Amino acid sequence: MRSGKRAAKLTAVHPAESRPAVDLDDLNNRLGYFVRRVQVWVFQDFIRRLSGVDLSPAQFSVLVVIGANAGLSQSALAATLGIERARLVRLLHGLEQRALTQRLDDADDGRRHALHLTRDGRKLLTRAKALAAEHEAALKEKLGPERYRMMFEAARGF
Amino acid sequence: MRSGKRAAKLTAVHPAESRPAVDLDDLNNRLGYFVRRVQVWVFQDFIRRLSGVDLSPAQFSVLVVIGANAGLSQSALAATLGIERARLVRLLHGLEQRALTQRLDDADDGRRHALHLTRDGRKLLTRAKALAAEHEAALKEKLGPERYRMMFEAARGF
DNA sequence: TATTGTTATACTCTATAACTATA
DNA sequence: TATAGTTATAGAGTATAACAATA
Repeated sequence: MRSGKRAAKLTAVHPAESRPAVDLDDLNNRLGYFVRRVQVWVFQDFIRRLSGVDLSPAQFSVLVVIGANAGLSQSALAATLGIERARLVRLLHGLEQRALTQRLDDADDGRRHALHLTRDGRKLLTRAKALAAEHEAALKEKLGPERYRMMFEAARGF
Repeated sequence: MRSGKRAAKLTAVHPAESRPAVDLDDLNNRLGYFVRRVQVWVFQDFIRRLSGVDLSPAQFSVLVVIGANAGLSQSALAATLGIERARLVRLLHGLEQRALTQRLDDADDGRRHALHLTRDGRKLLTRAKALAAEHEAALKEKLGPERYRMMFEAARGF
């Protein structure tokens, strides 16, 4: 029912009985507080659902971006995802030890590494993307379709 | 201009010139990815703005909730904020060393500590709340009022 | 038996600074 | 001199498990 009318006021996501009767005071007026709560739920659900492929949200995002941008540099990857270059080094080291990614020498610039997925990396990423889609569906169900759509429209592209 | 018409499609939050030309692929369809990016921005801005009172987002939320619920237990506080009880111990230890909070014996239950703010704690919290309000205004400006309102309506109560 | 607060451990994330090699 | 990758460090956050005191 794609309504043209204003949707009914949204209520709390968590059932009342699981919420302690404690006054949040100013936190009720802090968007960041609720964004943080959503993000914590997202990470917990994501990590649980991707435990079979043993990928953290950060590792998943790294594989996705390398998969769609073969040959990009670590600096470009770090800047894209907002990860510190220093942290990316260890993260890639872990993925490389599992033979999911490769660091090849860049032909044009001797300082750079050209990042690629291995055959195993591509296969694992395919499985991981399917699990990530299940997580996305769970998030949509948790929020409800109206709230999910609204939050996505507001957050997309940030 | 409170429009009854559907708002124009929202565009990316960050200026184009600061965004690397890298394909995010599936991440464009993961709400959690963008929620995470918003949350990282929120934490960075919050920490910077509250550096004068030296309070992290977690410490601020603890002070706010104790301030509005004097005498509550550590378990209730931890459950309310979604913080591990074990972590709350160290967090409160730090606040207590700065003479911002107190752990008093609970009259009814010998296991519990009744949490209170000290006089200094209340004074610091007043300053911190003013800074947090400035942070909130900055977030609203960063998102734009329409996007801010939409995200808040979707996330509130989570 | 269950709950509250506590200690301890391990791992991840974040933020820095400094180093090297290349440009 | 600036950039790319690396190493190292310190402080937070997260997730557990186990324990003593109390209910």
